[in-house]
Amino acid sequence: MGRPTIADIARQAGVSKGAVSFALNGRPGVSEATRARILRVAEEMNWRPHSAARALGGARADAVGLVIARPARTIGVEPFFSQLLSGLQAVLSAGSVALHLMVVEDTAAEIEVYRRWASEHRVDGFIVVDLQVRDPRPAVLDALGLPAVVLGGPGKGGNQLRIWADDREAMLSIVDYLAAIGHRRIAHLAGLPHFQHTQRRIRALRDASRRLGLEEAVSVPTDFSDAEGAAATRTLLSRPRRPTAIVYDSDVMAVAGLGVAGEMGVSVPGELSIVSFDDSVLARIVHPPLTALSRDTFALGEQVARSLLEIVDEAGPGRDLQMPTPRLTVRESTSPPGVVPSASAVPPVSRFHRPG
Amino acid sequence: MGRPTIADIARQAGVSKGAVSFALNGRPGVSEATRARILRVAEEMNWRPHSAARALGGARADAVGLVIARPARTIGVEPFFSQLLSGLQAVLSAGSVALHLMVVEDTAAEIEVYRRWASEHRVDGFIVVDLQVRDPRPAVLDALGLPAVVLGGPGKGGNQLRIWADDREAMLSIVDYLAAIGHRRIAHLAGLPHFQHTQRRIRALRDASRRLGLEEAVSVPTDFSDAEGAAATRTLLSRPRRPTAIVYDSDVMAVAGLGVAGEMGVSVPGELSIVSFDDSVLARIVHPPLTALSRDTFALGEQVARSLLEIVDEAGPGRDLQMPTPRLTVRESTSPPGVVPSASAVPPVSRFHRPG
DNA sequence: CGGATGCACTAAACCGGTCTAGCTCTGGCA
DNA sequence: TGCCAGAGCTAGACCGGTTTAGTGCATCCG
Repeated sequence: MGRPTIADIARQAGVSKGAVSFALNGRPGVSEATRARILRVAEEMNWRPHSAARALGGARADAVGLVIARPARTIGVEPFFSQLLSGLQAVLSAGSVALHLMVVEDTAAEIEVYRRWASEHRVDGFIVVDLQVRDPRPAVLDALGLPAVVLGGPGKGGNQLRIWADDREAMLSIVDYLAAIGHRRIAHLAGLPHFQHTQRRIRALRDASRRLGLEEAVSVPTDFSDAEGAAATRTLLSRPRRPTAIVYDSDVMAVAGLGVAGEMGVSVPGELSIVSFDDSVLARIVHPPLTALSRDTFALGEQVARSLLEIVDEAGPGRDLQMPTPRLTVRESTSPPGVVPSASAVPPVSRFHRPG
Repeated sequence: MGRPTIADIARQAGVSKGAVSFALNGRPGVSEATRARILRVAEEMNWRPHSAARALGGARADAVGLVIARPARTIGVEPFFSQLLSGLQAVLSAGSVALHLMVVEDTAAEIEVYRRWASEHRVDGFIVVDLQVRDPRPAVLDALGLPAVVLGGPGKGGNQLRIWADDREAMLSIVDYLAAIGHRRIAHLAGLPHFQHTQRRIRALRDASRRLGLEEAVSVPTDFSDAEGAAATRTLLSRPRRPTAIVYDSDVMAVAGLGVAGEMGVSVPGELSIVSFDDSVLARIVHPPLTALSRDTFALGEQVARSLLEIVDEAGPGRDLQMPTPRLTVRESTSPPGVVPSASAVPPVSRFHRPG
């Protein structure tokens, strides 16, 4: 005989299928004595629910979906995703909810997967990442009627909830710090320009520069890859009046930039200060360790998962959420311009966070 | 009205449910004319199959499972997993097969998930990683009757298939290279000792050392973390007769070790050569770039996915597979001991692979 | 010309659960 | 004593597909 079904249990326990269903799902309709007996029989026969049969009746899929539209090869490079995944898993697995993951080529394919999984009842909700400037996806998910957590910026949506970090504040804190220790020419290696957070960071830098009266503050868009990060750094450092500080939108680019500086004989932080918008092992293990914005991506993943499970459960609109503004962790890749610090000296700017 | 069902299509097209099912699945039983009409109606009504209903009849789940038993927080750190995931996705998404991913605490929990997903018909097969010395998982999967691809070493199994890299050959090629350029004292920062591949690498180093008559060749087990990598490096470099070359089992540890060397004023590669057993952006972007074993983890992921889909389809035992032996990519972190090379000089050991 | 064959299609069972309508029995109360 | 409420349980419909047995009809063959 194959796997036991509730019919088998019913026969064994001498009751009807319905009674078994009631007992196994802890709902009224059977006496405590009968319930206990049914549970015992089910246990003995090692019964497990058949998720497909349950889903047919419209129950939960106990899974959520994450579709990422990027070339599969680049996913492995970006620590952000793996950390986000880690955080998601930490919460999801605690609730025995699985993650349906798929990597596709572009947004059109992504939407196609949304439709398919929705119609196939594969998932109870979605996580949307890489929010773009005019993004079609929230509307599609709204139409499909599936709850979703959208990562990347404020906005409206039916059964949706937004979670974002305050990129503007974060960028301002970086620029304020650099200006405070004397930098007047700052460059910014930005990410893909059609992402919303890239736009916000570029605008924040421009505004801060104007307010502080900086000599120069330029944003250079890239594709987030180490190759473009290195190339753009080389270009910037080759100019006659080169920037004294560069802010990188990702740690991978920052580390690549650090390598280029070394090659070109530009000392860090003596002649060039480097700040990464993303903190990870990467930023800590290179030499010198990088001053970086400590965004806890793992915690972000946890929060996203928690919020999604909430709106899936309640089927009511949850609360949009802004993650705490990340704090700048000052390490050894930044110093006042033109100063070669001694071994232990780090700029004493006490109002900024320092690692313990 | 909610989503259309085949009953709706049948009514609309004036045929029976059975005819619709035949038509939609491309099987004989309807004329070409009727089939075309049914397909047109289905298209018009935007019909999609309900996966749960299909699964009830015993069909495919069109998903495979990957359960990882490690602390969720560490997954994000290890480039290996994200690259493996990328490779898996590249193949799976081409076949419209989803990946069910779950991170759990330990092997016991992992086995529990196997049982649950198997009994719930959630997946068609599993991918098993981190094979251990006496690993209970292959036997469990065998008993569950689900096909699986086991990553990590040769072995037997019913509907299972093994894929592994030749760690022994790889380690030998590293040691041969180091010995050829004159190193006699080599240390090895190994990974977790209960993993099979760790054991194989340790044994290979010991054998090579004996064969080549090296003065010293020691393997130090670690937990793969950058912290332990750094600590162990510090210990090794503090010894009176320190090694002239260190082989790191992961790129994260190698980069951490590079940082420690810098801090302690030990020049790389002048006083210490560094080899990483794992290649990734990480190894390329630090300074100096690391000599590393180029294992194409992305390609490994692709192969695993391909093999799994094959045995799922055929339900017959596939062929075990050994991945091509990784080649050593010589970069600038290695040189003959005690030699400080000029800017462009790299040891001219032509029989080893050099990046283009 | 009669029977066998095969094609196109229908009706209904089936997968393994959930859920509702309804039945029986017991106890409480007027 | 008669009536009603409610607890405990059963029978069976139902979810949306797949699959099998069976039917009607045209065609082929001897």
